Amino acid sequence: MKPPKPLTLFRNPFKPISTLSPLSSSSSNPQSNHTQHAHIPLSKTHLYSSFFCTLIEAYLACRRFSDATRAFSSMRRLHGLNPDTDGWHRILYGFNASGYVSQVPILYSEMLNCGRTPNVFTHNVLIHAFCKLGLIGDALDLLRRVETDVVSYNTVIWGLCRGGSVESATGFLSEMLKRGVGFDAFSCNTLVHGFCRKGLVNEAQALRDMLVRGGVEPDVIGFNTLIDGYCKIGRMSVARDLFERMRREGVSPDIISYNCLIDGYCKVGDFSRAEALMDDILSAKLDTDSPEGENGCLNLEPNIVTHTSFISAYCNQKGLDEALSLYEETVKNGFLPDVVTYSSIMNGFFKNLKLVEGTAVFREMEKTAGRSVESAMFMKDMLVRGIPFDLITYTVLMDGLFKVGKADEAEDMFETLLRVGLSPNHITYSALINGLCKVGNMKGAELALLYMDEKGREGNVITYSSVINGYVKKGMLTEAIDVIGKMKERDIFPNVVTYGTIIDGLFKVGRDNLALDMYKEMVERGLEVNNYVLDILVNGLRKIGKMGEAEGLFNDTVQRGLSIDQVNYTTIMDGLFKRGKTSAALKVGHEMMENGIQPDVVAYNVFIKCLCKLGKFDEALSFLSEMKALGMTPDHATFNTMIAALCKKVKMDAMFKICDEMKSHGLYPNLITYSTIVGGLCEEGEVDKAMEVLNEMTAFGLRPNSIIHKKMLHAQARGKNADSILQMHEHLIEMGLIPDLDIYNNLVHILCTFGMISKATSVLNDILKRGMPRVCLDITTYNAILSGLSEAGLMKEANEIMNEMQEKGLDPNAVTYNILVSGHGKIGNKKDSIRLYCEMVRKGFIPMLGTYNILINDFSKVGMMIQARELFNEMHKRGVSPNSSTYDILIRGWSKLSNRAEVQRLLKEMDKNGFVPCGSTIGCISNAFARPGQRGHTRRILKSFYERKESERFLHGLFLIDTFPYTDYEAFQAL
DNA sequence: ATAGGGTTAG
Repeated sequence: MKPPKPLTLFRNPFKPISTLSPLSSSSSNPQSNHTQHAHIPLSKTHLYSSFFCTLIEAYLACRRFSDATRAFSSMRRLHGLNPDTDGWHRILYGFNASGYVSQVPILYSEMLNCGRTPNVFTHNVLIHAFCKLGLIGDALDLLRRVETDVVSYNTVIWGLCRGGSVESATGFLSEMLKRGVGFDAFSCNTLVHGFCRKGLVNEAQALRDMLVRGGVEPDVIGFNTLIDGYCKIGRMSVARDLFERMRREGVSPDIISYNCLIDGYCKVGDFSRAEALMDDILSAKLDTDSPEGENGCLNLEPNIVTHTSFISAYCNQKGLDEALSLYEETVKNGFLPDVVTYSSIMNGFFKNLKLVEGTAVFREMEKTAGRSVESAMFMKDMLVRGIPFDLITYTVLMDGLFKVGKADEAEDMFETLLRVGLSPNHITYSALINGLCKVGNMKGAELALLYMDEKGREGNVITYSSVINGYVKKGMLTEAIDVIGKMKERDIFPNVVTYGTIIDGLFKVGRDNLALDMYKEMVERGLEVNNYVLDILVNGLRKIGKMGEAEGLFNDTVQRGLSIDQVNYTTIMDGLFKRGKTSAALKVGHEMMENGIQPDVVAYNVFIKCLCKLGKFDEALSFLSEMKALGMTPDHATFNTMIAALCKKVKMDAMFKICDEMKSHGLYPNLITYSTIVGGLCEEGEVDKAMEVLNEMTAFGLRPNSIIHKKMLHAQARGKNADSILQMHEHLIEMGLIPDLDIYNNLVHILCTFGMISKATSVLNDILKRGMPRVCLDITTYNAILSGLSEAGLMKEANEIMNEMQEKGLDPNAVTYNILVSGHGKIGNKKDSIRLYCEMVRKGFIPMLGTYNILINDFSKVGMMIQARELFNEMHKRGVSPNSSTYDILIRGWSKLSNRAEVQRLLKEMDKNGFVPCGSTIGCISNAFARPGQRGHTRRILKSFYERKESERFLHGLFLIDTFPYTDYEAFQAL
């Protein structure tokens, strides 16, 4: 594990960063103390100041701010010129419009100091500047104090809407009427836009309808704003209706109307409708070009905005290559890509982890934009709705660098962005915070949050969800939950992503009940399960043994109309494979392909895992080749799966061969690979060989983990004494193992398993004496001890520990009960196992499948089949699905009682669920039912019959061929 | 006063 990276962010967070020398404050300007100015004849002062004003306007227009401020200083301090009111207005307006808004209030006071009288226009510019600076209070103050017109009010409405306060903005309409200024289409459209931006499109429409009834003229801008509003919330049919209505009402759609619709269709992936609209524009253009065709649609030509919508959507939905070829075509047709086009492409590269190409696009942009002189005009084009091109571009770049794993460079990029004078908005901060969280730098993330706060930027649900994710990934759930509290304080409501993140985290640390509470809360708040949350819940429920509930949820969600995606399919397949329901899993695979979803690397890994599990290594290998042929890159999971399977089958030579193949793919064994191999060798008792592998592993800089610790100690324990176990434990710590609660639980568990109870107790006391940080006896520790005792069959000692635990006030949890029920079950102590089973069920815990299997087996093996059947029904009732072993156990039990009918019924049910009886079950069946002297023969028939069925399922599922008809039980009947 | 690019979970 890498040590936490030093904080490079905010090495000096509060240093003023600016390349500009701000206006005003004359004392800092050496020129200002001169009483004698450069000589300008009095008759020419008007001409000169007018010239300066024009120069300043020009500089501002092309964002050469330092030149503009220098020219202003020169005019005022060097030449002592005082422009007339018109001149001051031009400067004020220029600064305000160019984006260098912070200077407007300063200029305004200087204007007053110079004896010029402000009028409505002056104040409107100032109000506008206040609004842009987020100083709504100052804007409203001014509005109260000075002469106003409709523009002043419209500006304030705009400012309020921009800050999200649409309700108070709407309130100004009545004040406008009262004051006799009246409102106009500007007021209306601004408010409509304000509502739309918050997603309140219905409210926007209602307001507009009302104002139109009150006499406001419906115009193209109002229609466009509403159309765009509907597009943005994905309600394309309503947007389209409005578009048609607009034509009917005699308002001609313009290119913006078309662009809104096109972008909307692109975003929902309806490219054919988007393209049809593009064709409409082109044919309308042809009509206008031809002398006779005049359809009223002037200036209807696609522009770079139209094309960028397509390019961007292609990037996100069709893939980078498609986007790039569209981009090339656009350029070839003479459209000049602008900053948005470039940023989209750059983003596409980074999202596809193409660092070199992404950076190259950025350099190209820099080059084009920085080519000064005449490129000044180009820079102006790069201004998009008043946002300097750099902010989003830099955000894309920074985010991209984080995504490709260049966290240091990403942080540098953030500093650069500050250095060039950009002020980050909440999205930039969110991207930064997310990046820091992803590299685990939570301190940096918290600092960035504070910094953002100080700069007056408010985080949104995405910002905080990123932080939550950061904590969740570190297992710091308490901190994650605290963030939710912080969000609620700020009226930022967790959304489905926030809930998904936290639910996932809670399941992963085993706090299942809290996870389910969160899920409940989410549903109560009216949030709907999506593909992500479905997957999180299915995985979580599966993990805690509530497979029945998982399946129920899955089916409910499908019923509700959610279309299952690739990940959902893969998870379900994996779940079914793990439960041995091979054919059901393959059916899902079939369904997935029928729905046009191609299996990806993960799905292939699931197939390969299943093949391995069934011992079909050759087929697994052919899947590996197939993956490569399809251009997919096998990953660590692919190889680790095969390695694990070969380890289990004790085919260590083949396993090492796979390791070599993995290396030939440029993939090096990771911690999972090593744990698997070490585990495999340990199972074989090859402790020395395992240690050799561990030495290789540490040479690669990997530390042993708790899995390795467990396996090594277990292997070492066989036939040895407690001291040698402790020696191995110490040795692993020397190799870099970090001793935590898990590790001590392992140690205690193993000592108990091998009956070294007193040694275990002394280790425990030792830990307590040494005061291991964060190590305290919890239910997990007790479960570890109980599990060890249980495995060793020492149930008397287990009962004593259980009593001690309860005296200390620790309540047994689901894990404890599963351990104890199984423990008593395994030694045939039916009285206690059933007593504890009843107790756990009464407390609402659901026994795991394994626990049921042990219980059923305990009754079944002594012929108590009525009780076994009762337990089997109980598990059904509680939503626990049987696996292959459950059926094997029952069939063997009934076979011993020669109950042909039960055996037939169970075989049929087993088959329906996609299971096949194992070898020993087949043995039991033939022993019970075959004619004397025919047992071996019958066993062979049965065996080949079930093997054939298994392979047919494969063929049926994987290669989609029809299974040839056979009578299910012909072999059985033939007995 | 209206259109295209950037931030979150399996």
